[in-house]
Amino acid sequence: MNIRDIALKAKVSVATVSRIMDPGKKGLVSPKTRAKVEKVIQKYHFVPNRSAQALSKHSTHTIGMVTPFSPEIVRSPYFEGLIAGIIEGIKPLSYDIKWIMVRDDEAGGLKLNDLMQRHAVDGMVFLAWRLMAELVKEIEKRTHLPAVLINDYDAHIRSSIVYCDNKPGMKQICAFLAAKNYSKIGMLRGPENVSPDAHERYEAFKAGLKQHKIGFHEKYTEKCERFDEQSGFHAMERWYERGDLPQVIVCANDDLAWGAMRFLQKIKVRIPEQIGIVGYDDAPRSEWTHPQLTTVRQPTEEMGKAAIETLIKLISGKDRKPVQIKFEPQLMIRESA
Amino acid sequence: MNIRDIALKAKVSVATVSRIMDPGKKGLVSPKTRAKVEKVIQKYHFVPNRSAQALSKHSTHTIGMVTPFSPEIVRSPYFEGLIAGIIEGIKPLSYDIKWIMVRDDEAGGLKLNDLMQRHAVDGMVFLAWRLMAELVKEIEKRTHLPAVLINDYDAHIRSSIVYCDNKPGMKQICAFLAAKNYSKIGMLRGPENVSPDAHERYEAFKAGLKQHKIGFHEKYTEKCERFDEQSGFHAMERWYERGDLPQVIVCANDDLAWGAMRFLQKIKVRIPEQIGIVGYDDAPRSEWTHPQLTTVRQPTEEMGKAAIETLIKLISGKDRKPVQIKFEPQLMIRESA
DNA sequence: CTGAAAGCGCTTACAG
DNA sequence: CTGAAAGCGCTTACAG
Repeated sequence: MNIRDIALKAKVSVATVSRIMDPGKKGLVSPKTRAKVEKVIQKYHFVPNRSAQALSKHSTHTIGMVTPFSPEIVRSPYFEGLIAGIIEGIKPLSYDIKWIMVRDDEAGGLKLNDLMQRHAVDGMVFLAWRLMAELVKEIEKRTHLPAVLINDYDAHIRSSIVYCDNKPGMKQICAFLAAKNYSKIGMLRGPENVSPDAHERYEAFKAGLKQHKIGFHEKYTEKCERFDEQSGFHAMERWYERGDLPQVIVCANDDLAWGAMRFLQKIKVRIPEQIGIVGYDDAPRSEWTHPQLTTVRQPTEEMGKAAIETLIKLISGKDRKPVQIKFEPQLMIRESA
Repeated sequence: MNIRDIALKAKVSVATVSRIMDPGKKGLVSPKTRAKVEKVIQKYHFVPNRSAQALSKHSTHTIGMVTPFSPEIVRSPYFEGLIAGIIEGIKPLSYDIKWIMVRDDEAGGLKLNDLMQRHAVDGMVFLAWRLMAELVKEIEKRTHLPAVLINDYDAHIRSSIVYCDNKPGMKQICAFLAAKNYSKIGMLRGPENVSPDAHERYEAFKAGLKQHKIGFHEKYTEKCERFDEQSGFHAMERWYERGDLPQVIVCANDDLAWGAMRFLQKIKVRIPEQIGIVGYDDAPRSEWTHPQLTTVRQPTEEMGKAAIETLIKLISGKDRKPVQIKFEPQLMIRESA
């Protein structure tokens, strides 16, 4: 059953049927004709072929959600929030969403434009895009492409991006810890070489201590290879073995904090009595750990939603220039420090 | 840049270019011609237009992951596992995956076939499909459609489905509790009217008690409206107020167990000393709650993967008849009982 | 092994 | 307000 069959049954031209199917062409068909044709459409449950529409309209009405190709993505509470926001944002639109997963080995050779063509999408949101930096680098050169990044902002980025500012978050943490009279404050650092967020949080941490006249010592610091729980666990283990433990440890994200807590609990160190722990992200699990994690909330849902809205504007041509949207983080005081 | 441009530059026909782009047509073009054309393809970074391909091949090479339209979906650890498995399963194939979210209000009127057309997919996996029962009912009548359900199996289902058998799981729980000499065993029940899984777990619970000659009392039972944490919390609250608390509570899923634990902890009831708690699902968080949750593991990742593999076989016509795959659950003994 | 041509199912100027 | 026709960019019998 295609548009021609409907036209035949309704005794009109395909052009007329096409106009009736297009909600943007309300006034173009007489009510009488419309009624007649709609009856036929109903009767046969006619649904226009999307591929044909896409081919002739040069638009697929589909957007791509681009992530690294890894099942772990979906395991991360950080993405959970982002994706929930994306779903929320797509709701009022009638766009479809295609999940495009980019493998490490292909990220190098791909061009942004190819990716869009290959997967037939009108635009793309990038999650964890620093892991496919090769690919995304191009966004800088073709800022007119409908693509928006999420987080991992740095000052050089000129493309569209939605992110949460790290500085105020770390500032709030330091103020809070200073008020609690901690004097030996350490940090479990993230992968600063690959993640600007990790880098920025570290810098903001140092700045925060300084502001409150608390001494910074590199020995009260330990680096993690990645942003996951396991890295946190092992880093904490290394740190414990070499000694130099501070009174409280600010972790570059919640996953690291959980790993660290797990190690400390394993060796019977009490939190926060013996060592305080602070996280960053406010992933859902943070309310469930024991003790509950004091952390900084990034409004991931709002961010995901904003990313979609920005993207749609870019696609529809309402925004021609890149759009950058900054969100503010918020300290969530709970039990772990 | 389209196939005609490439043909022109390479001085061959579009048919030849098309054959070269199709990996399934290896031998059809002479190595010489192939080399010549591939050079041009490389040079211009030619990527064929997917919509055009879909239109002429009658296949989009895309599958739909159908879920209820709710951001909470992505918040559920149960889906986390399923989706991770789907990602894993899609990896070796080159299919794209489209996330199709069905709103409550549209689920009624939709036909399965419409859904496929409307979103331009070759097949569909259904998650939480009991929430769109109206829609999925049709699968029964058109078992030839490439669609596979996940979980919520019941004996009447004749369509393709991948599920985890509830009986052995509940059986293991009961045997374990009997061995621990619990005599007053209760259950926090799921929404049995809408979820066959909830229903089956309840029935298996009763059967399990009987097998171990432990008395069943309906008063040691409380029903939840939904399968989420909040329902568990409130049901536990109701239960507590009316009294009749058993020594240990088997919950219809982990989310309910978390809700129940949260309420009990709020009122300072110690787990498992005063009341034991058992969950069902082994969602990741179960290792993180305090105490860690004793629960039953459903191999969600394997299930998601199997669903995709089944679907692909259905699409390619390798399986003509519906395929039903059953997985076995496994008791995970931890601290909460 | 290669090419000319029809066809996939739509949309959209253009003419009336 | 309606229709005839060209065009979107591919694939695939068919013929050679």
